[in-house]
Amino acid sequence: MNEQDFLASYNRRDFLSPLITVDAVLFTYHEEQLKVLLVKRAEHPEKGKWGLPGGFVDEVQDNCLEDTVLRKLKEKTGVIPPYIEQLCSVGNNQRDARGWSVTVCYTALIAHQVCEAHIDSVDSVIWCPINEIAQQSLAFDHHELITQARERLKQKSLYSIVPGFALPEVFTLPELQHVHEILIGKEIQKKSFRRRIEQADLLIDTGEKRAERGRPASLYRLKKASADYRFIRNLEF
Amino acid sequence: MNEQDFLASYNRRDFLSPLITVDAVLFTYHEEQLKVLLVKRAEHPEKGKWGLPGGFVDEVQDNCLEDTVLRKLKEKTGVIPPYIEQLCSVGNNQRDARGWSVTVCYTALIAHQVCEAHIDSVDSVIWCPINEIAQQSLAFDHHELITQARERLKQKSLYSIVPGFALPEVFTLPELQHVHEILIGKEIQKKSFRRRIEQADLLIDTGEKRAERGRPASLYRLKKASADYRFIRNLEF
DNA sequence: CAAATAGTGTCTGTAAGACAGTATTCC
DNA sequence: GGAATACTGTCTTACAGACACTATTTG
Repeated sequence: MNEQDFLASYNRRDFLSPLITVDAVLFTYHEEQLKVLLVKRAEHPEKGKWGLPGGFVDEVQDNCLEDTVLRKLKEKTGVIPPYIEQLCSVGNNQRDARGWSVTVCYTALIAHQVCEAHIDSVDSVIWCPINEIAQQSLAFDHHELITQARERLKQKSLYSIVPGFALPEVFTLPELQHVHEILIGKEIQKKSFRRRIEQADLLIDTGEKRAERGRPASLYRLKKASADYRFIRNLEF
Repeated sequence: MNEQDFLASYNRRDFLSPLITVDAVLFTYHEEQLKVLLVKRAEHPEKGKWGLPGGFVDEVQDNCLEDTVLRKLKEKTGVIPPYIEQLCSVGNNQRDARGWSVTVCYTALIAHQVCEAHIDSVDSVIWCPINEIAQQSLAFDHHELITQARERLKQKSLYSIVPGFALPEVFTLPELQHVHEILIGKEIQKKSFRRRIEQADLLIDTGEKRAERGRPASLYRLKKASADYRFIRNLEF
């Protein structure tokens, strides 16, 4: 049999394949906290529980896995996040009552402001502070996925400024530093932090300043390249 | 409908799900080169081409995705590699002629010696030098997977000694350095390399030495913890 | 002895840690 | 002026790069 005949006679429905879904751990920074997007499950299984946004590949709409996860996130937040990265895939026979199932999980970051209006108008979507996640009962193995995503983001905060994508488009250096501090779980010397960022030339100074209390802080914007920049020397933790 | 009824009436065969496979990029170091394990495809599609070892989840035998990939690697090499790590998942409608397909790809490392006998007795399995991969025609998107795996391993060589798992159980420091140099694509100062490894306390000195030409080199073994150790400061590249 | 390879001593350069100091706002 | 916050100066420390030097083997 040649390949053409093989393909003509091949029918995917003849084979039992694991379920495959896509999930996202979407982080934002708001009210001085890291928060994760949770969605109330409208359908079985785990109906009524909170869980990560995600779902099945739509073979017509989606050209690749990232299309699927971005489509799902857009449905929930109204917008496409500016940073997304594949985290890992988890597949086994226990995680879903329907049987052997695989999820491809992504980590994404977004500014709270840009999806605020949309999320407030949808009562099945919330931003859950990362510190309160542990008390939540979540669907499937979504606790573990969030833990892994957070751990990866912590690592990134040691050698990149990727966490900046969780901030509003325009932000101050102390805000950026604070996101990193939350992730690392300890304070960073502000001098060290500023030096790194200045030398790497990762931010655009808007020229504006913003004051809440005390001296006003300069406002910055992330350069495009900042998603990919890696410091050769890590912060300690 | 409650969850129990839902599950009782649920049948995975009612839904069309993407094909899902698992692949591995298995590296070793031999004859002063990095090599990748390739397998000649015995079945359609892409029958007769070389490709990465991998295949479908066996829902009975495999408890998780890693079980699947380790089972496949064991079939091809006769042994379980001492280092394995999930690389990424790739899913789209173009990579496999059978339709929308997802692969979960792993990077693994093994000592050449431990699978030598087994592989030499199987004519459909070869170690292909990494420099000759580009000239090979490979199945599916396996070229890209190998490129990504190599890139990841290069990054690891800057801040870990994970590449050491591609060496024999007992090896010399110049050998370990050479693997890193191949991956990074440039020479490393031997003083720097030795200092890092000594300070991190990652190796066990066997007390033995081995000479080929010149002064004999001390022989070392990797400590268990060396798979997870990360230097806080990277080598330059 | 020379050639070859393993391994060390030591200087320089760079960037992070520590922390005290100054600057700019509001009241 | 004082409180609060932003930002800087500068010393110390850790560690990678560079490279010349010594050590141990074979022939």
